[in-house]
Amino acid sequence: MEKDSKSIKPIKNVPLVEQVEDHIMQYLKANKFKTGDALPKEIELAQNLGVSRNVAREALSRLRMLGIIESKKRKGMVISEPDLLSGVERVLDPDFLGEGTMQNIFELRLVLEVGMSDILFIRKKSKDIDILQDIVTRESQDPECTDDIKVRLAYEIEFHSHLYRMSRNNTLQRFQSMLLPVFHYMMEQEARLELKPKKGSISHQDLVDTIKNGTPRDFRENMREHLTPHYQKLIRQKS
Amino acid sequence: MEKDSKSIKPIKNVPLVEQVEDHIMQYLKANKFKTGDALPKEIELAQNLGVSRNVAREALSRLRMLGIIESKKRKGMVISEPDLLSGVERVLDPDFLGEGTMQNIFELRLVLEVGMSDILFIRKKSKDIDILQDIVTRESQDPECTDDIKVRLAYEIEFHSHLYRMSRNNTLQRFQSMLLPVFHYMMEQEARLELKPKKGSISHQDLVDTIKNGTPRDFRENMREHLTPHYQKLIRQKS
DNA sequence: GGTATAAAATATGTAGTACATAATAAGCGC
DNA sequence: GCGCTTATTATGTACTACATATTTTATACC
Repeated sequence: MEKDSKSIKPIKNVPLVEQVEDHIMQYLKANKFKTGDALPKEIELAQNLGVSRNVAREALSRLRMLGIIESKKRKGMVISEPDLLSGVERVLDPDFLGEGTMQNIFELRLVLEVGMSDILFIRKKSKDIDILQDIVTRESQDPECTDDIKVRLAYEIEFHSHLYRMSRNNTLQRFQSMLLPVFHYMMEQEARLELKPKKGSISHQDLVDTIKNGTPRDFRENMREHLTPHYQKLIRQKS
Repeated sequence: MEKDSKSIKPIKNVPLVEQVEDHIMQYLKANKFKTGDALPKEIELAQNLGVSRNVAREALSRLRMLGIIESKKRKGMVISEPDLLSGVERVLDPDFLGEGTMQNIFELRLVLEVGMSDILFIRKKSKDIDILQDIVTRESQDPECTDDIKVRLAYEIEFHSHLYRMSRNNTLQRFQSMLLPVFHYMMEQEARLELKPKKGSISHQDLVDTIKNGTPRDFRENMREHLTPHYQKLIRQKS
């Protein structure tokens, strides 16, 4: 049952930590570890893998960051239940993402918001619509909104953020919160290029009305229309 | 390290590695490190942070996993350009994701495929359509396709995978490849519950025709229709 | 003087030891 | 049995030493 890690595999091109990391994952999967199960102590892991405790700890630290394992002082380590993005969002920062990735993420946002229409209609509650309406009302009554681009951006983000929240999909929400800074950056860049508000023909108020009385299909197409300025940017880039 | 009894450190329940990790990130951001810039040697980092080299290395190892830094033997460490999901996909495995997260991911897939229509139309090339057509043709001529659910699933995945590839959005593609195992799992589960193929009224061939001759809007709505069986599952779950 | 080769220097990679910390279990006086 | 102290145990942190790879410098030789 226990595997023999003595077998030679001196493929040293990949860092040892990475190998250990993979080995541990493989070990966990092979033995069908489930949430709550206790892992061997790191000393044993290290010895069985033929590496120093230091290296084993580095690998385990990575798994810990990803939320795959948790460790307590005397109890040892147990399998945990991460959600997709836990651990990553803390560290992943737009400052370190390349231009291309930023672009990808921006597109991803467009895809998500157009695509999530049905989910929104399945999960929407009357309170959500009230909240959206409140945002839109405040936005329309705010005198700064036409002047200060920052203010306008804030409303924009607040509105769209609540849409993600309405999805009741935690992964989706966290993803959006990760993307927010990137979104910010791209929007500001766009805004700098073309000073005109350049709003689509569909306003936030229209979107609220649609989600209130319309169909998922209506909302999807209206959202697409609302995002038209951004899409046009993509089309321009193509050529 | 000597302990300072005069200052009552507020709750230290955050592991040191995590603190160091955050500190390093903060340091990099504050000093506006750009891709290719060299980091201080880990000894210095450790000393400046007042921690052992070991801890510093663990933190750096995490950043390395995320693709934020790279290190070479004598040259030291330099800032690298990660894309959103690098490093994560290697380790994150559906075996360790909770039922709820799996559900979230499955929904995410529905959202993405409905939402990516416009991107597809912007980026599509005639060769892509040929490829899709080829898949569909093979699928329709395969006698096993009606019997073996595995075979049908393979075609399903092949077809939808190419859609992601057509987006030419690397982040999106890698995301999909991450999601693939989950997708597999959920599909099999669905298939087990209801033995009937339960296909939507829109076939893969219809989708190909639409992407060839239709509009983004058409494709969007057809894809939505194609995915109807899955959406109905969501609606059932709501009640 | 120029090229080739050897040696030194340097930062990361790996190993090993020692001790601190926290949480649990065991022991013990009563 | 209760309440206390004391061991025990696995993770957390620190420190040291050496390996490895790569650049720089030095040296030898023609």
